[in-house]
Amino acid sequence: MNAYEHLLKHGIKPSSQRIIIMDYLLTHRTHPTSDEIYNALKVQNPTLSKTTVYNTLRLLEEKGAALNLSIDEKNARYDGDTTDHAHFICTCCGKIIDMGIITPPEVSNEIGCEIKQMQVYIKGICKDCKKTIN
Amino acid sequence: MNAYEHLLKHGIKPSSQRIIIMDYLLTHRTHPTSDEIYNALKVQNPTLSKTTVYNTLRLLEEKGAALNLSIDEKNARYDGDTTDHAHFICTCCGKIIDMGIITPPEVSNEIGCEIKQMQVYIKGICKDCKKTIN
DNA sequence: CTTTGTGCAAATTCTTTGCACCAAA
DNA sequence: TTTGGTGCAAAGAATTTGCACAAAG
Repeated sequence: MNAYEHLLKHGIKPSSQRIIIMDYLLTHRTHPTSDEIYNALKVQNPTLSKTTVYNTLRLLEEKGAALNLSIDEKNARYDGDTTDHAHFICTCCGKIIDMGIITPPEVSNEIGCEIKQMQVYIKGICKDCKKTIN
Repeated sequence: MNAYEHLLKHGIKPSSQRIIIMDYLLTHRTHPTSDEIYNALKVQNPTLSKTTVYNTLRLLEEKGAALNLSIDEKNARYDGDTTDHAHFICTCCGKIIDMGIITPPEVSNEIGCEIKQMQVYIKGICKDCKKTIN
């Protein structure tokens, strides 16, 4: 599915800016920050503003078209892949890696909260950094 | 275990500032922000500085004496309870609630990362907010 | 003494806001 | 012509940094 259809599916009016941002997320599974998205897109779209990037990312998150990851404490990161998966961050190099979920966590929700979304964040050292250290 | 012993156990030199901050985290299971900790403590400790709060919280995190939660995208939140549990945040009122983990998530780590820590963040609507809405 | 910790102020960074202009329905 | 989207500049908020002084061993 392309970015245009993806937006429509989530009830988002597809402006040209929204399309290129959604497209960027769908084609770059790098968990980019708003700044990375902005810098990458402004090359071909010099009039694009950072405000629009922020506005759009918030909209995508609200409508469920993208995931806002808070695993990196410095910046918000976005993921166009909204299927169930965990995220690993290397505390050494900062790289974020997708990990499949074999068994989802089961939590005790005695208090009766309505659960909308669950995210699994994993911290550790990636293979590359482990090699470098040793 | 008191704050002093808790610091020693994690290899942290217990200055008076570190003790009161650690003590605050052990006695207030409210997942406070650095600002909340600073404001609460400066009443009895007027010379305490925010820099020291930030320095200390980073140290506690690095040494494993406290958990840095990034579930709230606006501020870092800290938890003196480092035992395995999940965190629920109400997207309506912002309240953070502890949830016990019945079954921890199992992830596929084909790439061979060294996992140090795993956090489960849950977003949704708490019981109180559900009542208010309906 | 020498090292480590603290605290003030300034700087930095990420994000949001106010507002004017533009575009689509 | 009314509504919603975009973009600039300014504001705001959280955190970090530089540096001098204080404390501890």
